[in-house]
Amino acid sequence: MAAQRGQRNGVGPAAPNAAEVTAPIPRVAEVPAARERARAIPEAAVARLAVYLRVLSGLQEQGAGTVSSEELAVAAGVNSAKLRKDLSYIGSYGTRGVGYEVAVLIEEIERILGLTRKHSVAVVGIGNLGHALANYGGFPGRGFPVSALFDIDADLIGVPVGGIPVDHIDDITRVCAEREVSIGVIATPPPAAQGVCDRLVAAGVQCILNFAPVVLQVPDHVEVRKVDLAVELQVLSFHVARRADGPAPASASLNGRVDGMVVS
Amino acid sequence: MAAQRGQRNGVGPAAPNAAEVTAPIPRVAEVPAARERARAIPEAAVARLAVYLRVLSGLQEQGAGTVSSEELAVAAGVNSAKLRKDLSYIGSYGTRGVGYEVAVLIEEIERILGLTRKHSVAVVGIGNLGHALANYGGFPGRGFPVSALFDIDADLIGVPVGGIPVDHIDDITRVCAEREVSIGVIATPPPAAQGVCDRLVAAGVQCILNFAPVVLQVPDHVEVRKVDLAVELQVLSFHVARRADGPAPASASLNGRVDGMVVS
DNA sequence: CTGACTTTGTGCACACGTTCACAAGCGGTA
DNA sequence: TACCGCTTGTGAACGTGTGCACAAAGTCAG
Ligand SMILES: NC(=O)c1ccc[n+]([C@@H]2O[C@H](COP(=O)([O-])OP(=O)(O)OC[C@H]3O[C@@H](n4cnc5c(N)ncnc54)[C@H](O)[C@@H]3O)[C@@H](O)[C@H]2O)c1
Ligand SMILES: NC(=O)c1ccc[n+]([C@@H]2O[C@H](COP(=O)([O-])OP(=O)(O)OC[C@H]3O[C@@H](n4cnc5c(N)ncnc54)[C@H](O)[C@@H]3O)[C@@H](O)[C@H]2O)c1
Repeated sequence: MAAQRGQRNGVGPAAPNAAEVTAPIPRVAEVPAARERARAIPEAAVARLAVYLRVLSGLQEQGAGTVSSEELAVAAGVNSAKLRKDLSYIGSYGTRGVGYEVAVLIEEIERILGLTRKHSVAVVGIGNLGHALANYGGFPGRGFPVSALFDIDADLIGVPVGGIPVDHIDDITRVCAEREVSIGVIATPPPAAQGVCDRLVAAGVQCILNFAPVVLQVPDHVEVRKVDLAVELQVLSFHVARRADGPAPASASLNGRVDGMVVS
Repeated sequence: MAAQRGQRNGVGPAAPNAAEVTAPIPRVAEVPAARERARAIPEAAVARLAVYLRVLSGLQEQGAGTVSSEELAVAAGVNSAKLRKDLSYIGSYGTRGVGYEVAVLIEEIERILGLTRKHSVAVVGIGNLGHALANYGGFPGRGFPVSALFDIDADLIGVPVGGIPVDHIDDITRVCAEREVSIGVIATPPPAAQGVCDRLVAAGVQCILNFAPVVLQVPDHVEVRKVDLAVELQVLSFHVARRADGPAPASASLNGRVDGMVVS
């Protein structure tokens, strides 16, 4: 699966994870599998943890000391049971009868997501999208400083975008090493994407975020995620089309769960 | 739950169930299918169909008349069995012993995805990202003409971006109606997102693609998908962190399910 | 026409993810 | 200290998605 796997995004087969298990509790254990003591956190849960983290940051700035799973769940737009289960993958940091301490939860989620260290990002392809990414101020603040930009266009080399001068793609290996780039973002035209990907991999980058609508081939040890806007639009289009056969529109609004209870 | 459901992306529970009721009365099963010829296509499959469509388009331009599920699967980066199952959701258009006729498959997938009709797109928030989206030439060619742009900044109103003059957000209802906008894209700062969303909904837009890192509240009949780059980066970060405990790198490649056939 | 070969379509088993429901555990109160 | 109400953490049921393996169905050669 590794080899031909497409870049998975939203959903993903659980990735085998081997996080340390601090709990000395006599777990039944006995995973039939080899020595995999891996306490796999489902990929879907990882993505949600990132969302919870953002919500928690907002709560903290707002002065909240603790939150219940219900409050957090509503704010994150998920089921509270799912939220608790997600949090349980990283340990037991809640207090029964009270909830979770915001600061503690933030710290633990950041630890699990590996946000305790900075991850330098390199953007390749400084066109429409590359410019937007380079200028975006939301990444550095969250531990992802954009520290290198690459393009092949001579007119762009040396020009600073978002404060960082663009380097030539041929210098990618040297620059990535110097700035300890750990995440590469591909924003080149589709035909150039695989080539750029190969160069990023050769430069030692093991995580890639791909905006080009192509399926990248990478070695097993490289993780790829893709953002495909055309697919997003087409999925929305599908839902529009699906509406055509409306299922009893009249009664629908009736049974319609009230949107309410937004409150709390 | 409908109200609080987060925007699902990759995966999505159909979330059909009603709110919780203390009574043990089990909700009646969903209509087992009255005369519903609608055979629910899994959301994950829909997203993949969009990918297949793109690959098929490439094959067609390249002159291919037919493809086997194996070829298509490799090109799309998925398992061939999965691909056949996905295609089976939309009908039986293959010829055993031969494969699928490219033209036919393209037509059928487009029909299912509702791409036989154009879907006008409106982008709200013409900043870094909004500019990139408006200037992107890949959407119109795929049946998603960007036909309206909105912002609140007076300096931008009337300025053409990507050939379309920016309209003021206050004109959103009128303009969306005139240009028959069916998909709204939110690219405003987070604090403005919910407000913009509400205005889009009020304007009759039923499908929204959200780039702002917030959980939008929408009525049941509106479909929201979100693209959250910070989450993508954090998921990658998680994988970087996970690599720290490397599971026997040497043997790893061995046991690794080969799944192989990367091909070659 | 027959038989060998190729590829689709799908039943089935398994794995993963979601949700329910409740015992365990904690804080507050008398 | 003992009780009570509240919330967590999780076992287990359930639903969905994935992948295998193979019969069905078609092509093609002779
Ligand atoms: N702009 C959008 O809103 C948008 C939306 C969806 C998808 N995309 C995808 O994102 C990618 C970039 O889109 P864009 O609109 O920014 O394109 P663009 O044409 O504006 O920019 C591409 C940039 O990549 C550079 N480039 C080309 N080959 C290169 C190479 N080998 N190495 C390094 N740099 C190279 C070009 O010089 C150019 O600056 C495309 O694959 C596109 O399909 C963009
Ligand atoms: N730029 C990126 O690469 C990037 C990456 C990830 C996420 N995002 C998200 O995308 C969104 C847009 O990012 P950006 O960098 O383009 O921001 P930006 O600040 O460059 O642009 C925002 C635009 O929205 C307009 N706006 C503000 N309030 C509005 C309102 N009520 N109605 C209409 N328009 C309004 C502003 O005038 C501005 O033009 C943000 O939510 C951001 O978090 C952006």
